[in-house]
Amino acid sequence: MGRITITDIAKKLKVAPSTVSRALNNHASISEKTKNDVIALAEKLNYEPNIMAINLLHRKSNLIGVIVPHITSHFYSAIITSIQDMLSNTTFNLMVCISNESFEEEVLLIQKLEKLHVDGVLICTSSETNNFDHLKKMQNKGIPVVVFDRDCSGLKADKVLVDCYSGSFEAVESLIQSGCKKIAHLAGPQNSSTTKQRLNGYLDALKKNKIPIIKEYIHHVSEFTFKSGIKASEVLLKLKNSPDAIFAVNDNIAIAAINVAKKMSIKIPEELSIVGFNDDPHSSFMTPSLSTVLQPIFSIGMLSARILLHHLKGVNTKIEFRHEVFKTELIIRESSKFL
Amino acid sequence: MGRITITDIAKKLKVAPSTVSRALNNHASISEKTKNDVIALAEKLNYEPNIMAINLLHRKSNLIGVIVPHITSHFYSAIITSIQDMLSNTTFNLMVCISNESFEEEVLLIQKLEKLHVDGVLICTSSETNNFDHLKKMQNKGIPVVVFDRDCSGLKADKVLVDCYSGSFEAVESLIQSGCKKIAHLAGPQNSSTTKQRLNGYLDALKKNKIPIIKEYIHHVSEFTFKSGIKASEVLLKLKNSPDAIFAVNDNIAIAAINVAKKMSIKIPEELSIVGFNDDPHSSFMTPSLSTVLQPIFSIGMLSARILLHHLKGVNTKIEFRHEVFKTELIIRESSKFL
DNA sequence: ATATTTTGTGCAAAGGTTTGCATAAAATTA
DNA sequence: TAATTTTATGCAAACCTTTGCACAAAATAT
Repeated sequence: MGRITITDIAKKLKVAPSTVSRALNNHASISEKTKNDVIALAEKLNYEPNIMAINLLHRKSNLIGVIVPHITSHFYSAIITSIQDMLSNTTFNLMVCISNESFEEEVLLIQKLEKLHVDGVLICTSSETNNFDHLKKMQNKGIPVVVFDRDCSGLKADKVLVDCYSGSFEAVESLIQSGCKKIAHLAGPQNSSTTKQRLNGYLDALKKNKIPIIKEYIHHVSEFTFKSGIKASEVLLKLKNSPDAIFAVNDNIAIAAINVAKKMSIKIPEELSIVGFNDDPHSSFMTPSLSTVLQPIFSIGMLSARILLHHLKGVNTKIEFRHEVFKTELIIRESSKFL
Repeated sequence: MGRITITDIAKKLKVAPSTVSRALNNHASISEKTKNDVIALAEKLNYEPNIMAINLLHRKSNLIGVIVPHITSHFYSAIITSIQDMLSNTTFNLMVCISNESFEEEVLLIQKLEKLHVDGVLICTSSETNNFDHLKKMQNKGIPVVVFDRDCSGLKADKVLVDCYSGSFEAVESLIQSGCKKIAHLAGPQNSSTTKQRLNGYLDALKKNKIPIIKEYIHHVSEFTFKSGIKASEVLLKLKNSPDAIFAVNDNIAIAAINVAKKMSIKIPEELSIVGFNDDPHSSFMTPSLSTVLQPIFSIGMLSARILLHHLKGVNTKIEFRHEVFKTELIIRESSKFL
């Protein structure tokens, strides 16, 4: 026997299904008595409305899709958590999708979400992505898209970003002020928008302080992983004229650098200062504890979700897109000198 | 104008909707010509079937729910990732839910998944959970439930677990063999099944080696967090007769212990050996690098998903439940002495 | 007592797809 | 040529719910 439906209740009570529906949704113009009877029986039979039927009727899925490059880093898992939090007292459900930093997979995921008839999408694009046709297509179907963390330059959409440029500018300038002269940068994979911003912040901080930019001091890792970080750090620290400071694109890479430096018996921060980006929870437990740039993760997730919800509430048909940028906060710990 | 439907195609081609449906699903007994016409037009109009309608008809959502205590630790985020991987070339979609280690929220999530008419559920219960009525209810509705990582003792269901008992037994015995005499245990929150198993492994290893069990050496943290770990470690290391080894319920707690020990200038591993559990990626980058017990995360996720899929393929109506237990692997690094 | 409003309920369509059964047309066999 | 089989298509029901419209009965006003 299948699940119990509104028609089952209607039959037992010898009323029309529509009456049952109205009673359960406590529509006006239903007699107290009927309403009570229906509710009582529904309760007793453990009735639960069939969402699929309702969704079909309303032509909406109540589903929100979120696409992230991965969830195994603290940053993205915390973002997802904050989005979930934000959505928890709404009728929307969240479909979490992982692109594995692959453009191809990202496009497939977008297609999947379209097939699922999601009502809206939150996305942080893969580091490979620099074509946004798949997102435009979604928008053209009337599905609102909110971009977060990584910018999609050229795409007109709501955006919730972080001012990485200032964050890294500030970080590098603090290194300069503490006396470092030969500051290297472990940059992220070439294409990503955050990589670019952080690199630019680094470059401009050097320029402003009239420190020459040395090509060998800028090294792109192939991936945002420890392994990549190790390889890149080794290259950097084995240079003849090796740097006295490293600004890393994120904490993982910075931690890799710490490990390589220690293996080479380079003293931190006396001989080498290191600053990361993200403030992963374990970073403060490293030896030395890692100086880093904090991003307001929860605010990013919450605001992204809130903006999307606003669209879905529907009243707001303006085609003005919001463009929010959060500030970062520099946290100096043991891995870099204090002023 | 809404999305284009099968009826739209039918009208334009002056055939019946059923014909279109059959053509698209390349049913036998449809003429080549009609089939081609339909497919061509569908392609041209960018037709996409309405999943909600199909789901309603088939009375299944193609949705699988997974409930985990949180996703901000590497362990659970990696589990989720592996489950996603496993599901990626099936028709099923994964609904990720976070219970925040709360029994109450877990029950609510189960109710939500029921309302969504999920086809099956994968769950790692919260550390508060010791009543499984909500899961039984699901099973009674015919929804298969696969339990992983944390056991639900008394519940008849498929289970994919890890032999934490042996894992911790082995870890503690290696501490004993390396010469430690006063071995403490930083245990997890009281109720959790893994906490119990790891505690039992610890106790039995001591018993087997005739080492007296000292009450003060066993300390339960209130949560699986760094902060909790710090507090507990301080208590332990400030004992008059302080331990010469700590076996921690997981890596986070172990890392907290390392930090407290270092702050107290206790030499690791000479004066204090520390072993964790999980092998989080950053654990090997700590100073000293953390000895730990590795769990086959990907295997756990993959197998759990595979078992559930097997149920959903449906042929298998046996009510025999599978009970799989993975072995762990001890990894000795710098935080504990080597034999 | 009649006319009008209010109240409570039912009918049927809509949402989009699939599928068993019926049937017309075409192809095959006798 | 008539009888039979095959092939291709359509009809209508089913999945479950909501909602505009109609309508009867009851309540109110004239």
